[in-house]
Amino acid sequence: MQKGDRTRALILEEAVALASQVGLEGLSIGSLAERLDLSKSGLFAHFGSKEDLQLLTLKRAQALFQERVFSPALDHPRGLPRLRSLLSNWLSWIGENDDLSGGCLVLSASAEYDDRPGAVRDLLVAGQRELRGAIVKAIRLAIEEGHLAPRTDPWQLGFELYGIVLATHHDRRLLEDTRSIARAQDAIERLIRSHRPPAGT
Amino acid sequence: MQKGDRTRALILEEAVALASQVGLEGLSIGSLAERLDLSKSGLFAHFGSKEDLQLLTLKRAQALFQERVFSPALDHPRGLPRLRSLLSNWLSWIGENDDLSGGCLVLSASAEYDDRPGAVRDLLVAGQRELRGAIVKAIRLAIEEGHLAPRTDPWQLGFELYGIVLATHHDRRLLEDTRSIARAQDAIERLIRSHRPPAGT
DNA sequence: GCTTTACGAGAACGATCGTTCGTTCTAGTA
DNA sequence: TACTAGAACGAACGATCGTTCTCGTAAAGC
Repeated sequence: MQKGDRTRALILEEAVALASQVGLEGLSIGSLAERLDLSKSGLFAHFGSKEDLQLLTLKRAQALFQERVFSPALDHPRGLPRLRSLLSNWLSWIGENDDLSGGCLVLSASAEYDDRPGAVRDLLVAGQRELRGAIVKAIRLAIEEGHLAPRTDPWQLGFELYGIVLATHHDRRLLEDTRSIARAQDAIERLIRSHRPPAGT
Repeated sequence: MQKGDRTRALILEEAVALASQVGLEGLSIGSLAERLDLSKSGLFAHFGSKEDLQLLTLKRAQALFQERVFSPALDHPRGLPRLRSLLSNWLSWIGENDDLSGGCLVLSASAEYDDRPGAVRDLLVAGQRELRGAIVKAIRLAIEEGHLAPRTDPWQLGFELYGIVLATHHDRRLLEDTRSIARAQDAIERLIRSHRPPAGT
């Protein structure tokens, strides 16, 4: 019972790469099988349905994000350093495209399924809620550590930071603007500075 | 030569509504014909190909954006009032969903086609360039009028404002967060204030 | 009112979609 | 070496995709 699991993992790896280009809905079993030199039915047998394939592909992408962006940030001390690391990893994730030649799958899937009810959307919403919650937690820790002003609204700041990331991904992908990363760093730095605690405390 | 143009307009109107839900690629001629009580071939005859239909649908959405968001802003005096009006109209466009029950088609299409070369993507990029250029122009006018600090980088500010709009659309659509509009207004106001010209001039 | 034009319906095309089925091949166990 | 469970194949399913024809009918121009 090992061979099956290994090919399954290979399939999902390729599925993430392909779906990041053509979208989770555009991901077809036939084209995926062709890219892997597998038969359509052989590939399909690993998943009960197309929706299962989509769900597992999305979960794999989420796990990839977790291990590349989020987990490394936990190595940094809580507060501003950790928050900065998180954002920095995130921008790198967007900028370089190791396996994700088609941009961040989670972001494109979010736009794709924001109006399509179903299990995929539910998973997407759950992941997004978790992510935003984690950002807010990092901000709260930064406030506790005295790195950010106590009057800072964590959800508001999280919203604005997320907006910067979205704009970066958009400009980088659609407009092919390589300066967007620098723009984002600029914006983040200024935003953080404007939430610094009052000097004499 | 009138009947044809009228039904063509009706088709495109419905196409915008449908595509904003299922995406420009997910837009199928069969389902569109069914929603309009037309035959598949009858509908198809109005366009030479599916790509033409997609292009015209996107153009219609762009025109709609222009007349609902951009043009009304020109009635306001140049400078900060015009820029504020533009952003306010934009947030309303995102918040209310008159015909666009599936969110802004241009935004979802941007995520959909950011990695798919072709005429649709080209049109999308051209529209986005025009839009961002217009924002920058509005910002420049605000600087000239003395409403914003002379050291303001128009492209940087445009980038950040666009990010806020993206986050608003995202939170409103995927997370169904109605507070996102208020968050955006907050963020915009603070961002503008931080670019105010030095007091004593 | 008649003729001409264009508009839409209907049937059919090859291709591809997700899915099912029975069969063959491969690896591991006794 | 014989047996067996799992993995992949190849063919086929009905449905739908975009697209191409022909043909009747409605609207437009005189």
